[in-house]
This record gives sequence, structure tokens and C-alpha cells, in this order.
Amino acid sequence: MTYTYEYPHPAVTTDIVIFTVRDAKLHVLLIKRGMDPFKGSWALPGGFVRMEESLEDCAKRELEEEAGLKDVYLEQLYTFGTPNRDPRERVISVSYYTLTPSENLELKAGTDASEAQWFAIDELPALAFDHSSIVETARARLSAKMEYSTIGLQFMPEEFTLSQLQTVYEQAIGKELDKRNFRKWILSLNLIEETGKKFSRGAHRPAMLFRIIDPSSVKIIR
Amino acid sequence: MTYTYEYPHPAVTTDIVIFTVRDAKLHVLLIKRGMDPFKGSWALPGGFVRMEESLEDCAKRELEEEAGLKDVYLEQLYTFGTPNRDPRERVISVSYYTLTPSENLELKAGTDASEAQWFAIDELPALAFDHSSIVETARARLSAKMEYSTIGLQFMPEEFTLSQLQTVYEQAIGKELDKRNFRKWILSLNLIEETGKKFSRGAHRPAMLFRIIDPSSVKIIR
DNA sequence: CCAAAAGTGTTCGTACTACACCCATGC
DNA sequence: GCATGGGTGTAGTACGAACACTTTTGG
Repeated sequence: MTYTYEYPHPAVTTDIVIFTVRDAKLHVLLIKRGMDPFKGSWALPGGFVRMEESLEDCAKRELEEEAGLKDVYLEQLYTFGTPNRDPRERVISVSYYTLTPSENLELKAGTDASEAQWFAIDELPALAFDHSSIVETARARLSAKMEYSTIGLQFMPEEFTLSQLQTVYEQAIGKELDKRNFRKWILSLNLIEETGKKFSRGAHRPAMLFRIIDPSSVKIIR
Repeated sequence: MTYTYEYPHPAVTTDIVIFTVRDAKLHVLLIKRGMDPFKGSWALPGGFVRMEESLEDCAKRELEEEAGLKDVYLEQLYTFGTPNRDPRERVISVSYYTLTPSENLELKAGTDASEAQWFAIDELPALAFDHSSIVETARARLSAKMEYSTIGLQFMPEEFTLSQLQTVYEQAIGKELDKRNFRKWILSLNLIEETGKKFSRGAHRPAMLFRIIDPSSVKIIR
């Protein structure tokens, strides 16, 4: 079956930058390409938009197919459309990004991806297509948003310590923060509360565990 | 001549929201459609992306063809891709927005546009496709950017008074500003300087005229 | 001389910054 | 008992918000 048009049409894909923080470092999920072009190279999860699905639905589908991730909040990042960014044909990529807690990530390879793996943002391999630019754009956007919003909470699991949260902010923004000032700030927002439980992780005082009071409020990104 | 693909491809357009301030009110440029669908309706300037041009080049070309505008700074806004937003076929629209001084706007109708006209943002007619959403998105983005950046200067002609500039900010943000605080703020940035000339426009004290010191610095939008 | 917009400083409150020590635990 | 990260308060500064009167012109 073929599809014919009176004028040339580009192909449209979505590509998704998924951030998480593991081992106190910012990571991005990459998929090893199972097909040409760039077979064997690492690339962002993503794929072609189907005629009956919206752009965001496409991104969500790809995310589930290639990385087993569901129910994530996606934000549109930028649309990349330089004429020769794909050697096959003209491909326009609508990119999205998201943040996720590092736990509960069932990584699986999908149809056109033979492997999925987390990479530290500072140790990325060479990427297929212009995906390096996409990651760079996402990193810049993330960093800017973290400075004046509470999206950092989206990185967190159900329960977390303030030190973990601070590490996430430090990693995403790329600079160190003052512990007391950080705690004052995040607590003053009344978005998180103590669970009453403690978390012991070594030869030192255990940390209080916190939870997000209203998960829906975290999505408010101005 | 026809073009055939193995999988269905969407069409891709760019649509541009051009803001200006005239008569102390925020305006948007609209084009009266000369062809179906929505023949006779008002719509944003824009059109189909050609295979050999980048998205931004496409937006610039359409802007010149349909509105006679050249050398404008465009910022990508959002990509709209709901499946049925165009009755003809699946069309994905990459939208851009820009600001321009109200002077020197040679408005001309292009190939698929029979008329171009400025409309006050609060008095827009019904728009073709989902262009109302695009305008709304652009307005929200503009308003947010105006709060913490100096893009407002892009609305200004060569020489302008501080009152005019303040009006622009008030229109875009949608609220009144304190005259003394506004002046302190804008002057402290060292982006504008007095021309030495004065501008008389009625039975009152004439205003000092200002100019932008370095036009390239105005494009810095974080 | 009157109407109308231009121009000009100070005070207050708040939010961010810098900074150092004690606490609870595991080994 | 010591090493390790967890937890806490205060003082100084800088920035934004509120606020009213004088100046210059045209008619």
C-alpha cells in the first residue's frame, strides 16, 4: 500500500528526552537503534506519528513501546526541522521532555529498538541524527525551569529525603545550593510534608522522609 | 507530478502570530483567506513547508509573501498537531511569533491571501482552523516573557518615548505599571539612551526621545 | 491660567544570601 | 569514640512595590 500526494510531504516524528537522577547524577534514556540509518547508534526514544494520533499521544505511545514508561507528564520542547537532519527523507521532529523518578523504570526494547539504557548527561555517547542538539536544548530548558519552578519534584519517588531532593536540583541546575536556604525555600511552598518515617542509609543520623502533598500541583509549570 | 510514500505523511505548515501595538492597543495581523477551506475567513499568515527550506525559513518566507515583512526576529512558539485541525488532510502546524513596531508595515496580500489587516487582540473575528488557540498560546507566552525580559523593545520604532514603551508593556502584560518604577527599571538596564531630541504631541510637556543602544542585545530572550 | 502628560526620590517590606555548629546513627 | 551525613537560625543585602508633587507645553 502506498500513499500519494500532489505536493511533497515531510515525515513527522516525535522524540522524547527522559530525564532522571540516579546515583546523584542527571541521566537521559537512550535506545540503541536496531535499524538503519544509524543502526547500532544510540538515539532518543521516538518514532513516526500515525495519522490518527495527536503528537503527544504519539510521544506517549513511543515512550511505552520503547521504554515501558506509562502515565508520564510530557512537555513539548521544540520542533526540529532542518532539511537534512535525516538521511532518508525530510523528517520533522517534534520533541518532548519529561522527568521521572529513577525507580520503577521497566526498561524494555521495542520494535525498532534493540536496547534501552540510562546514560549520565555528562557521559553521553555520540547520538544518531541531531539528537545531541535535542538533548542539549532539553537540558537548557530543564535547567531554566528548575530555577523558578517546582518541577524538580517530578524526579522524586513516593517518599524521599530533602537531601535527595536537593541533589536533584543541584544536578539539574548544575550548581551547588545552600542546604539551609534550600530547605527553607522548599518547605515554605507547602508542597511537601513529613511522612513521619525515617530513612537510614549509613553510619549517620537517619533522614526524615517527605512526600508530595498534592501530586497534581507539581505539574504546574509556568 | 505526484509524490508517493510507503506510509502516510502529514502536511506541515508554519503559522505566524505577529504582534504590534497601535493606538495603545495590542494588535495581531490576520489574512483573509482567498481559498477554501475557510475561504473568506480570517487566519494567521502561514503556509506549507517546502522540502528544501527549514521551518524558520518557511515562516520568514510566508511573512514576506503575505505581509511584506522582512528581517524580523521569529521565535518558535508551539507545534499544533491535533488530527482533525484541518478538514483537508492531516496538517501539523509549527507556529512562530514575533513583535514588530507598528510603523513601516507594508501590508500586501499574497498568493493565497486576498487581504491583510491588523486586529486588536480583544476584538478578533472568528478565525479559521484552530488559529484562535494559536493566538491564545502566543498571547500567554508574550505576556510571560514581557514580565522578565526586554523583548518589549522589539515593539518600538527607531525613536520612542518612555510613556510609549510603558504602554506597550502594559498592553502586553495586561495590567498597569507604576510610572516611576517602570522608568527606574528600564533605565537601569542600560539598553536605551536619550537621543537628545524631544517629542511634542499635544498641550503638555514634550517627552524625551530614546533609542535602543544596541539592537542586537534586544533579541536576548531567556 | 488651565488642562494634560512628562518627569522625578524615598520609604518599606520581603525575599534571597551567606554562614557554623550540634545531632543521631553505624561501625 | 569517631566518621558521616542530617538538621537547624540569624543577620545583612538587594530588589520590587507603594506613593505625590512639580515641570513644561498648547490653547
